[in-house]
Amino acid sequence: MKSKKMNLKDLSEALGLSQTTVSRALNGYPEVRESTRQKVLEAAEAYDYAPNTRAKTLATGHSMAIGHVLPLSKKHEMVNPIFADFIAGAGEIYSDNGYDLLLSVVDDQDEESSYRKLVSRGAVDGLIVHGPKVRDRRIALLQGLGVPFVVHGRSSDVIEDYSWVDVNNKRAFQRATEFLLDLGHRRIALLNGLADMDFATRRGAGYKAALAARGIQADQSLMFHDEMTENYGYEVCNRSLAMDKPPTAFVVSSIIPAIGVRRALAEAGLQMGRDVSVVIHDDALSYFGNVGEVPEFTAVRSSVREAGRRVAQGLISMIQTPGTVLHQEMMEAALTVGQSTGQAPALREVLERDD
Amino acid sequence: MKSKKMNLKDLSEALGLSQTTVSRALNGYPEVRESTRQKVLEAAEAYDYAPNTRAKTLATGHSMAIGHVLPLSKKHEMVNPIFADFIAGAGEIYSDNGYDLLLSVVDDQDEESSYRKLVSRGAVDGLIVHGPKVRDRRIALLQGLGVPFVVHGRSSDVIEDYSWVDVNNKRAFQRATEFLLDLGHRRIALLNGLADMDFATRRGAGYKAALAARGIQADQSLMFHDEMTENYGYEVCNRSLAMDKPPTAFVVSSIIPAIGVRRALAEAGLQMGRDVSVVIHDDALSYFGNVGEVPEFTAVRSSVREAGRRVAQGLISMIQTPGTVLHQEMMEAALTVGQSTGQAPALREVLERDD
DNA sequence: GCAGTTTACCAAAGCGCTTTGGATTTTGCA
DNA sequence: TGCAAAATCCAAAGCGCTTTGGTAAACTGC
Repeated sequence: MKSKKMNLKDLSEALGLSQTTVSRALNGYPEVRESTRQKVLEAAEAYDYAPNTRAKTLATGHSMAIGHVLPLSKKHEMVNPIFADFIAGAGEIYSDNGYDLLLSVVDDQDEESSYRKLVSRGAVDGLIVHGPKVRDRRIALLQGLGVPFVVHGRSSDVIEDYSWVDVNNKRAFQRATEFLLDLGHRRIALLNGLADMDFATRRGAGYKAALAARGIQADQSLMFHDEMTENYGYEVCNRSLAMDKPPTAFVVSSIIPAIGVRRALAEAGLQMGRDVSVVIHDDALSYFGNVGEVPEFTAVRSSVREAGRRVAQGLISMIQTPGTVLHQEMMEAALTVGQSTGQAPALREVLERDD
Repeated sequence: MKSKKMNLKDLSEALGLSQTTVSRALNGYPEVRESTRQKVLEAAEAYDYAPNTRAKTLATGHSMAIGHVLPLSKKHEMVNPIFADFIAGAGEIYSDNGYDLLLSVVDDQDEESSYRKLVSRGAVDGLIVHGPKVRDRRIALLQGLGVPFVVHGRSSDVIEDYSWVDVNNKRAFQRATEFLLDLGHRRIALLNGLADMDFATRRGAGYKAALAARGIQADQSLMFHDEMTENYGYEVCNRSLAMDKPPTAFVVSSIIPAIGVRRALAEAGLQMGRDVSVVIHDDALSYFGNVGEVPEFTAVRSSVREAGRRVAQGLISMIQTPGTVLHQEMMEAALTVGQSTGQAPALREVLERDD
């Protein structure tokens, strides 16, 4: 093992150079001879030296860290399953650019003060806002704090102009619903996320727009809002099937509740894709590969990992570009046809009668 | 908005006190009058002052951050679904104790150098090791670096004594297997994790031990290793059912592949719990609540979120206790009977004949 | 062979905090 | 009332780095 932990002073003394020169050699400044730089780099390698992050960030004024706040409510207790994939995507970009990822897990009541503290402590150079709600107050807060930030998603009814990366949720759900309508479905249930989440609003709007375009009035009893657990899908599906006029199709906001829907259908002896159709929004979670030539679920698909990458990239360029440029990026979701959809039973009957 | 960002100097000048006194007042030292402390705290609140983290950590020598390294291989590309819940648990503890969580997403080839750099950069006071493999080299590495760390899991064939928090995987899988044997199952498949993961080895050992105790030779063709995706469960189940003598039961290492198993069984027209039995290891993921009086799956259950809490707590006490105490903690998994298990078909036949 | 550049290096200030070692004031008690 | 002890407060050094404002040596071109 190499003796004890080295600092710049030790290293420069060992090399017989000044701290200035060593620092410059390591940071790639031009005013140092190439042969000297080589020597410095070799010595740094040999002594396993890396500049102390805390000292470096103090001296430069940049923390070289991006903050993510993960709020956990005591009630719901749920960790959003897309979080890990998103973080993985963002983290790749951070690594490539020399940024650290600072994750703050807080009680959701303390979320605002948590952002505030992160900034006044100077712990981060920028922030990511997860899961924006309608009229999300965090946007005004962060803008007031004057810290660069990018929202994963958008927030309706917010006047300020801010940076975001979002999926075109409205369009995706409109297409998903249209697709089912084209197959003859008329009673289509929507299993949405929590009602105060902004993405849920947009998805609901897309769903309603598709129905309206065919002159169909959205049925409130077919629109559900909750946290997207497997059990949510299971229970809502069971309840729906018990209705006088059960839906023939489901649009489901995530693959997780869709799995619950599949479970409920199977228990009811119904075949997905034949008796009941299901279209999901697929975040392309790494452990639920809804892939293949004909994937299990018909889906509007958009990789949340890719979203993480883009959010991170957007934030970093905002931080590094002095002029305050906004980064706004819309991702479109691809509609892929899988096994979970088919003609509405009623329509099929009609068509079969013609045969 | 309160003017510009304050520092200790500004605050102390505004108060007409020295930086020393203000610092002491904020940090709860006794050598400051109580009335003075109140004034300082109020002013800090009013000016929205929080000591600069980077300066503070530089001065104290403690980074007040814990490092987590999330390796992502280009091949697998999978983010372990338990990661988010684990992080959430650990994060709670960090927040309570004033630590930040530093997450480093790295290509798995760079993992070791990533640990090394995190330490030599002085970016963290301690580290968590995720997903230990058999003979995991990271343990010796971190021990060599002399940094406090706790492993989530253990690593076999490692000589060094190190800190860990683990589930009694062997016992859990032994019990799961015994439970199935008691129900008359004799051909029991094991859907394990990747073969080089230490937990997989232990789970395999528990499974084999249970079989051996009944004089049954483990059948290699019934033991599977892979990343625990939904699709893995689906495909292995399909393959198993196509065997000459298909298994009557499955022990599955996670709820995710178990969902794939369920899918395959449903497609084959088999009823889980009657035709085929399934016991899972349930990490108690927040979005897959395998709960209720009679949960969907019979399971050996152990909350990974709780594991996160304990790992974090263990590491923090190691850091704060000068004497190098090891933190070793074993968690037992509870066996809960759900709907996914029942008597082996053969046994049931015999018993029904007796009626 | 010399003034003017360039090149290659360095000493020291400063980032914002904690903490050591004193200085000054209050208090306690004979 | 007087004096040691306790209670408060402060100036300045340092944490390990970057960066400003140099200086000395090596090149230019004429």
